[in-house]
Amino acid sequence: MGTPDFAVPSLKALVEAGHEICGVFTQPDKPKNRGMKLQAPPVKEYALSVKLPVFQPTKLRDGEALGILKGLEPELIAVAAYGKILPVDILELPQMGCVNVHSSLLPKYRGAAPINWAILNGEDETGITIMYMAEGMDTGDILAQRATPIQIDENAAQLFERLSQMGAELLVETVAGIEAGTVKAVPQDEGKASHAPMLSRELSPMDWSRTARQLHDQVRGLYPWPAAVAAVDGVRCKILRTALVENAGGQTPGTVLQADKKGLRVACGSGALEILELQPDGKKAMAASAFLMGHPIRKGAVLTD
RNA sequence: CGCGGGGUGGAGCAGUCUGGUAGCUCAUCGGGCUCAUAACCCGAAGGUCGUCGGUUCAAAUCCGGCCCCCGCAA
Repeated sequence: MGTPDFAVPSLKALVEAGHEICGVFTQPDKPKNRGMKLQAPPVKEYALSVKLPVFQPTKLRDGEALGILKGLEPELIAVAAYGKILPVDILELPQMGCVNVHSSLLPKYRGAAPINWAILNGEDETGITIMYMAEGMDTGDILAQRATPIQIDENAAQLFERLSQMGAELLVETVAGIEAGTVKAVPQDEGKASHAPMLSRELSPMDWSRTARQLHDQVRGLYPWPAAVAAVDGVRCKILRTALVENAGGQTPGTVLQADKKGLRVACGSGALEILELQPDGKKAMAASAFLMGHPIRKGAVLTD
């Protein structure tokens, strides 16, 4: 069971490890993008491409999904970013239980957006947890964990990609361990639990009075969606890629320190940020130097909405 | 028919309202200056203005169809 890109490597790894997949559950196609066209979730596309049976129930609690699952007789259910809460009767169905791939080192960052929040909070390490599923949100007993460092210039999309691969590997290893009876379940330390709520555009606006590091984390943690947003030369722009640079300080936050072909640098509450790539409203993403060609900005100007 | 922005030399923009020789910054090429340079000076090349049709003496500009890109909303 899974829905977005993150879940595809896990499903693929299970298939390639030789497991018999009796069914794939994913969210129903939903209207997305311009024109409200119906769009199939990535997991569905992959599942269909390898001819696995796909189920897209709207509800899991009306008994219908349970009926389907009983008919499939799964030994184990593997879940990765499915996007729905599984009711107890489903959790208790498979003999070997329900295991979940979660992209954080639980009990930290339970919830919908663990990868983004790890970056937003400036963590230097995160990882993957494989655990049994319980009724609470990501509260089940831990079966396996693997950590990985977060690079200073790595954005959420890149980390997503790495963790989805790592999650797939660890899932297959853990499932093998369950079959062999070599893994043990360890309860989570509730005292250390934290939450990573869903992202929203309210997180986007950049406040130049924050530190350069905080803003840098905001830019890469929210990439590619909802993305950090700032007004540059009066134009609303997504700020897509930045770098931390030295700055003696003393300027009003938002002051443009440099705006030429060498770069676009902005003073922050502490330190400074070089804007490398941005995307004006209604335009494609472009290098900051390209933006400056058509939007001459004076050094010393202060960026404001 | 969800709302909106946009397609102009290689890049980013102006010009469109108020039709009349297509402009700016950068990149490119040639030359110069310099110990040297991504710096500076001089010069040059490069565009059927997304596409099809209409109005007009004349369309990037006004009118209509189509294609493509992007933001919002979900």
